[in-house]
Amino acid sequence: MHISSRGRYGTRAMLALAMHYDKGLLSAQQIASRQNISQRYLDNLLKVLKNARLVNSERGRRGGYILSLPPTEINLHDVLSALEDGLDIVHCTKNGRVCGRSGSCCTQEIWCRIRHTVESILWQTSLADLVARQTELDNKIERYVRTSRSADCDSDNGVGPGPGSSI
Amino acid sequence: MHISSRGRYGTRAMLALAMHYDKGLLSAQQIASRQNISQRYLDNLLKVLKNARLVNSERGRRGGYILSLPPTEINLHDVLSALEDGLDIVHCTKNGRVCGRSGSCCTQEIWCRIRHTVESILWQTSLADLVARQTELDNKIERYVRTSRSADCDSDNGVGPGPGSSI
DNA sequence: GACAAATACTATCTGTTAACTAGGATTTTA
DNA sequence: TAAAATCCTAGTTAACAGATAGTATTTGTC
Repeated sequence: MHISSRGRYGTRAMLALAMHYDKGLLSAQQIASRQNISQRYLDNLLKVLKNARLVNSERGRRGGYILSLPPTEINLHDVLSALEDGLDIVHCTKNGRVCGRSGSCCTQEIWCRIRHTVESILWQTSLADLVARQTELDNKIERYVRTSRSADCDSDNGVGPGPGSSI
Repeated sequence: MHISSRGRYGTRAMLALAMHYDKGLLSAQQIASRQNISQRYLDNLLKVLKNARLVNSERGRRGGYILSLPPTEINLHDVLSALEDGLDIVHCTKNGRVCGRSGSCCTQEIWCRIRHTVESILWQTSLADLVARQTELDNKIERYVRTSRSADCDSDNGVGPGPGSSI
């Protein structure tokens, strides 16, 4: 059980777009370099996000991407369910299959409870929330730029992905 | 993002063992037939659960498996982290890799929050809780055996897996 | 002691998916 | 017209989930 790097990269891309929202278009190249994502790979993600109508794009020179709605109006559930094709945490409805055990098996209830809990966190978190938090973090880093930094939780390989890497 | 069938099958196996706890050993065959799991596959899971010291086994005729602790003393986090090799929901620490972005990226905080929330549900749910709930469900079904049943959430294919099936 | 029933062990297979890559076509601006 | 961007359709590779196979070993019962 994990959150795919596809989802994580896509979320970071959306964060970059959210932080740039009032400054207009942002090119895929800029997103990729800001977030350390292979641009080729990012292309695919942006395409998916565009099909899900979460971003708009303009082609040609000076083109780029922009959120289709203000950051307050897009939440992480929107983003992840677009990228992860349904976010089916329980992984049983994928082909419309329903268990004969439905309603008679208590383990199911737990999976559903987990699903609902995760989904509610995602629903409740908007891109604007992320922007606010990121701004806060950036300021903090600027203030304490010379002190050692550590995090209480693990994360992506920030260097990557780059060619050949697989997180 | 989903809960693997490995985790779900293993949990169901543990539930079966928990329901049988005071009656002694339960053979893999019996677990498989009670929970509709391919016995060969179940073998592997039970081996993992045994290595994690969650179950004890006795070989030979009349052998079988039994929980190593009472159902109140085993929670779902124990079970799933044994089966899913660490339960690393964020999927970044797998090879000890830590992101250069740690502490400077707000999306991380969300993944961590989700992780902690899920883990706390799992910690808080013991096998004894599942047994109690399952008993309740069984009684309910017995009472309303003629009425149609429906569930509010989806689940496994109860027929399977069986040979050739892949959920 | 033979047999049956059970776990234990090691290995293999197969299909799917995640993650990433490639090469170009098209559009627009400078 | 050239550069910079998106758009499109694939292809590749490695890992993994899920399942299977065969056999060795242990133990109870007749």
